[in-house]
Amino acid sequence: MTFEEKITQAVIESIKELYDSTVGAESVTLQKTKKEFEGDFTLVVFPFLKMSRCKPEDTARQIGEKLLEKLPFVQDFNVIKGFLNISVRPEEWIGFVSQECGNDRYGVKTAPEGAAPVLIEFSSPNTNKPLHLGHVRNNLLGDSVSRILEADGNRVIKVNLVNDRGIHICKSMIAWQKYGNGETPESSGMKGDHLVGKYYVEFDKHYKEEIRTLTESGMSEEEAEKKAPILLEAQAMLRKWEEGDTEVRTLWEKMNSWVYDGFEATYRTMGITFDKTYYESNTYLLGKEIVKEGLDKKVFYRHTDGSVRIDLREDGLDEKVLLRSDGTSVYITQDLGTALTRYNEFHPSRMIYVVGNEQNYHFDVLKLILGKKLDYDWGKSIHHLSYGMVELPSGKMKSREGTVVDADDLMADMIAMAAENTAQMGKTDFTPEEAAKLAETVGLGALKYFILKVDPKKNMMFNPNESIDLNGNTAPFIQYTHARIRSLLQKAGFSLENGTLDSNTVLGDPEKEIIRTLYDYPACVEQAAAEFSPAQIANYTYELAKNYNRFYQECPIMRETDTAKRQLRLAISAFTADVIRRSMKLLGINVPDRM
RNA sequence: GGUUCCGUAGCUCAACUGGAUAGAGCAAUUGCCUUCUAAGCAAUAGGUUAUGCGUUCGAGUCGCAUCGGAAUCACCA
Repeated sequence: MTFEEKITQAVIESIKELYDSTVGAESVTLQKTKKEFEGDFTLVVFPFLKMSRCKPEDTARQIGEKLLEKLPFVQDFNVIKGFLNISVRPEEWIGFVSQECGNDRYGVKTAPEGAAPVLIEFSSPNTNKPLHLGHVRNNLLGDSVSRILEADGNRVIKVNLVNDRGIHICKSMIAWQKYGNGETPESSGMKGDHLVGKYYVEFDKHYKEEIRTLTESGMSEEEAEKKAPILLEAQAMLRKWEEGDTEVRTLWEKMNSWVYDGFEATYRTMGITFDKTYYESNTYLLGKEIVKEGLDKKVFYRHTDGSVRIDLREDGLDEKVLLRSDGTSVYITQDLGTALTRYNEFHPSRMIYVVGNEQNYHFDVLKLILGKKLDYDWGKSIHHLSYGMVELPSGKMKSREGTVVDADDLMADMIAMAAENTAQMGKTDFTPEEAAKLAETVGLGALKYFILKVDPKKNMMFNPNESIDLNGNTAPFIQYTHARIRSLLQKAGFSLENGTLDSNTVLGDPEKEIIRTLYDYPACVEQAAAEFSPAQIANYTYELAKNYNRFYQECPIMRETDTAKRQLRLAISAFTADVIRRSMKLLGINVPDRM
């Protein structure tokens, strides 16, 4: 039981005894005491004034007296206005460090046996071009949230849904067929996804050219856009694909396999894996049973033109087509179908979709249909983890204007910058292999942290230059703190086995502050899991590293002659390094022992 | 135009979900490397939380309105 839980319980009892009133744990607001005040936990007593019928100060004092009586670990309290500041005995804090330092399950819950898993879908790339900055945010969020949920005691199944069919891939295919001269990843030395992406751009170039030619010969622009020969060829190819034409399918498989090799390399660099990959070519026909069921239940209806629709106007949305008049599926149809398929396959307790906020409307419709209109219990468990766009100082990313930041290029740049920085600092005692490894850890860490520290739902500004600057609220700062602690511990010969500490050691402010931060870690993980928010972990870790640096500066460990004090500080250091490593892991970021 | 999201220091972001005097970093100025890694620490300066009402003991946070920005409103995915 944590201090908070014990205090909350004691407060409820005290109020019962003092005022003969019953309050729920919800109305007991307990928070961390602000730095400028004395104490560890602060109880806000305003909600209890109606019961006590006296002034805030008096109410606080009365409750404080009771707590002092009931809770042996409470040393003292003070009252400022309606705030009751409670101090915990120093030996309790030292006991906490003694007990948890070196506990490799600290802040980690274990999934209950047989519990339903959480399903999370993320990444979901198209196979016509390489991953870009927007995907990076998606991938990092999905990966990090998975790790956080796992730490919070969930079994997590990570799935990827690859959009491998449709007109976009046919565009790349037709361009490659016409202008590719048989170029392959091997012959060109290009990564497969980049090669296919190149032909997607190539398609656009020829398409634009053809439109110009047509308009110059007198055709309207609108018509030219529809009649450009290369587009007609791509559309014809899509029809052939749907008919199962062997030649088209073979080409499709070949080019897709290039792309998958490329994606695989990118995912590997990012440190991302999936438990299962779905392909839209297998799922795009799903969903028709649901449409049928909806029709039977009279939730959907057949429009006069033959299409199946649902009217969502009374829920503030629009009329939505679910099946085309020719009987084929639209996007929402297959998403309904895949959701059902996945539910039947895994029976998850929750289904999370990491998808950009441009699809908010789509997911509102999906949740409404499955969770309310068709009234599936599992439909209510769908959560759209929506995230904002990544903007650049130069403006928006537009593939046509060549302002897209490619994921592979970006990662390579970050690693190169990290290497250069290390070299500039004159750190020469690394072998070339160690230096390369370090550059990767620091460069990728900087990128991941820069993106994850921002609240997912907000649009964010990605400034390449700033992200490469390794100062401030960044991964390298945290990694550096960790590395310094590790080397300190090594010099001091500290090992976790002798973590049993003298509880009578005097506890100074810097020590207490850092212990207090360490103590907050499990609650932070819990909250981050509840809100799917890696940003909370990131900002917590930064806070921890910053507190440690101050502590490090103010409490010279190696020169400390009092052995008990020195031992405590070493234990705090070891504990801090451990929590840093663990919480950075939740962000998918490694921390080096040396840098 | 309808719907949803956002608006906090010059810039990039926080603020434990309604709590105390709104905090960090960058950029600027100033100190600190014969003492554990200076990728660091300390200090100064920078704010009417877009604006205006309202709700209550208490509002950056909740409600309404206005102004700005973004996304979306396909028988595309």
